[in-house]
Amino acid sequence: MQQKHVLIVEDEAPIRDMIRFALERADFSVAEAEDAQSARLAIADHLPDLVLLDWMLPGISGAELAREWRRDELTQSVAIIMVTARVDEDDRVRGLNIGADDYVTKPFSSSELIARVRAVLRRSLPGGEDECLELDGLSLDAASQRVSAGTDAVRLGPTEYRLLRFFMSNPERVYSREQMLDRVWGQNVYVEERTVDVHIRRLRKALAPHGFDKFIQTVRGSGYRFSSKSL
Amino acid sequence: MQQKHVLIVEDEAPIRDMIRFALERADFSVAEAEDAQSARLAIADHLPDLVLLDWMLPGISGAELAREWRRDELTQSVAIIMVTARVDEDDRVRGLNIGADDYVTKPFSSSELIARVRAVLRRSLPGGEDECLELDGLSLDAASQRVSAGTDAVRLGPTEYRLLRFFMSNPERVYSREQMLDRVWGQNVYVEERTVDVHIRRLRKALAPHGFDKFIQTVRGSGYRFSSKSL
DNA sequence: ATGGGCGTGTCACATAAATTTCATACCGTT
DNA sequence: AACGGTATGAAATTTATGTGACACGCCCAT
Repeated sequence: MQQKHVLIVEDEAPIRDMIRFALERADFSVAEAEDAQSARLAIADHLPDLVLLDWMLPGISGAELAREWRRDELTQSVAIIMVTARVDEDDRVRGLNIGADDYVTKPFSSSELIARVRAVLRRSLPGGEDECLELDGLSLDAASQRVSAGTDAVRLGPTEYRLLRFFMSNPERVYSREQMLDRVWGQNVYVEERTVDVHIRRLRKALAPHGFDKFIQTVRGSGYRFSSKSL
Repeated sequence: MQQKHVLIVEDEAPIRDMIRFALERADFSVAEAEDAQSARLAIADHLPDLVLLDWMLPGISGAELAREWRRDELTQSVAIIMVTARVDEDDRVRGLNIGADDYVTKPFSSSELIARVRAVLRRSLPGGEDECLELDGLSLDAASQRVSAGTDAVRLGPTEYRLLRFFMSNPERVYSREQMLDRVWGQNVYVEERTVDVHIRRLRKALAPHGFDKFIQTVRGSGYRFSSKSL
């Protein structure tokens, strides 16, 4: 599960911090902007999956920004949650026309915010791509989460599966244990680097009956590499 | 693809108009009703594919109406999206667990509404009406809502039936508990994820006498998968 | 109304599986 | 041979799932 990126556009720093804290604790990656101009820069720098957009901004209003993004091919599929101070008839009517995916009215609890962010992201997800990786008879199907070596099924634990998927997505390249922990285990997890060795071993063991353990190569002093070519 | 028919049940005329406009622009055919009585007439006149049902109606509540339709053989397969006015009301409505397929909270954008209508219709589409699924002797007949294992009938509760129907429509693919709640229970329903486990168990139990419980496979750390292949 | 049957969701506990850590053996390099 | 890095088996711990029981609300029959 890939970490989702959220952009907060909000001029009041304390509120921004509160939101950032809540989002990061819920394992989202976060960017901030305090006005329309910096929001444009932020969105150009790294396209977010979702924007939390304050209705009242200095200068250009959040509504304007939302409309602007909805018109642009690149940004029109980015989910938008409007953050409004009060809910009155005006806002509501306008909101209907802007194309925001949801609304949050201040004051709001962080749990409510997270719930809405999750709900919107879940909705907007196309449904997941069916990636299917294959190399020399070793194949991995993401939809069914199955791995097979030739005709035989390979039994893997969750971590070994993710590890193999990572390898097959990034072959012919050496990764350090630290990098692998980041990308396979997750960014804010603390485990011993040696743990990687153990999972490498288990993965090799599962692949060994079919000879595919050769694909997982030890690069002494650096880490591991997945490759069909021999050393 | 044939044009889908949507019935709007909503007492406030401006909102009704807004919804109608959005739906017609998205190429749906639309009927309207402003109260429970006219809704019954409209549904008798032309069975819709989906109903947008306001929670607050003069007289009988939307919930009552939904339950009524869910009980009736003729209307039970019509998709229902509940429309609620406020967040607090929203919570209550979801807590009641009406058999709605989704919930929308006002205010909502027209694009969100359309997206949800499409999503719900897409989901109920598979097979349409009299669909008949079969796999290795396990068969499910949507018209009669009946399941049989070989020659013997299998007795299932409503939820287990929908669960099995979902599985048989989407075999060889892993679904998380969250996804299953979305697609079998309805979107935005407040139910514990572990509830899925319980229904999985009930379904397995019902299928076990015939050995078909093997088809429902646990994918540890991810969810479940329906498959005739082993492991 | 009233009471029982049914379906459902939730909980607590049992069971199973996976992950991490650790101790030790192994290997390659210098 | 000594060193530092890696492989491996197994125990300990943590986490996920299976399972039975129960409470609640709805519906139907009395």
